[in-house]
Amino acid sequence: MSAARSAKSASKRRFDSVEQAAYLNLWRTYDLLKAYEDRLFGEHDLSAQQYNTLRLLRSVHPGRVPTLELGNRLVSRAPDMTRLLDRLEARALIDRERLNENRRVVQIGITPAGIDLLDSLTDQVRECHEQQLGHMTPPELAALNGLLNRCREPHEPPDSHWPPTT
Amino acid sequence: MSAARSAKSASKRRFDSVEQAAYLNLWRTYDLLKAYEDRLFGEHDLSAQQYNTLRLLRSVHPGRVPTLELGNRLVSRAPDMTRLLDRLEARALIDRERLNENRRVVQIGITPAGIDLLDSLTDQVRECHEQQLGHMTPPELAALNGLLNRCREPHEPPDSHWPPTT
DNA sequence: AGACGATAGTTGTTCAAACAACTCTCGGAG
DNA sequence: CTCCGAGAGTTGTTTGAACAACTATCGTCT
Repeated sequence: MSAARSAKSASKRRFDSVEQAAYLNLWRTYDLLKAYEDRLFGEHDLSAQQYNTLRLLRSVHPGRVPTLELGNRLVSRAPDMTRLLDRLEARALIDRERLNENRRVVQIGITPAGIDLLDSLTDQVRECHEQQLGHMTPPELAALNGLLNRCREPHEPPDSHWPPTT
Repeated sequence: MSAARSAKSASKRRFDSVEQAAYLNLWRTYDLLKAYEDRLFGEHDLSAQQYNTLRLLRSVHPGRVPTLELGNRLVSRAPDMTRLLDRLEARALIDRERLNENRRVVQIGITPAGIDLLDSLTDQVRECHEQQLGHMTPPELAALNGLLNRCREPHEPPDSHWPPTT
């Protein structure tokens, strides 16, 4: 029936489907919020991915994580860990160590300079997230998190480390 | 008080604040869902931005939209409309027309070939969004849209065209 | 009429993302 | 012991994103 189809497929005729409306809404929301992060990290010549890499490394410090596993655990997919780490290593924020037991893997660790950088950013990062979403009430944020988790349910890879454990 | 601060600032200690948790959750969700879109559009040598540009142009066809206004109306920010349009024009999916009344503005229109391309993608795009979010119930999607709108409230620019009209 | 500032796009350049092809290493199979 | 396939990173190359500097045009102030 075309009535049922048009009723379902166009929330006010602007989108082809409610799923599309939600996805585009998600995209736009992410894009607007990302601008705050980008501006902050840009001032320190970091990308959001680099910052998250350092965060993850600090959380396991003084432990280390192999290159590719690092890529799998990041918030968003990172197909080129090598060069991302190259840039961080060039600034002495991380260091690499090839294992002798298995010379294929390269273990990554954060340096004291890396930790210092993260520490110096703590307040600004919190302020940034506050600007992004500080106007939302805790119940709203909880509801949002729940719905986003539902969105990801069928899509998280089996070996997903999300949400990050420590 | 450190008790109150720690209670608020660490949802299970994995994040610095609930706002951060929500933002990272948003980022990750967008990233996972985007993969479906990217794969689909990649098969047709389109980016999501290009697709949205064509969609917007079709919605005003046979009308036209000036270059920069097009950039403002897209789902996500587009700082380099000129070259994005260059690529679409090279494939004859759009055409440009410099106005005689005001020779500064360049009006963009979609070509029949562009419309044909969109038409040929309709089903696949709907399937794509279905894969992304088809497992969500309509009330869940409605709730998600409502919360995302709340997230964007303080951030939408005053001349925002979101959600897209027409 | 000429000059100035604002508008609308374009071009130059740098840098990161993406995908594929490649190297090096390890663990067996024969 | 050697060969082969899988695992873990690295490197090559192409392409798009981002920011800034630039050109062309218009309105208007004097």
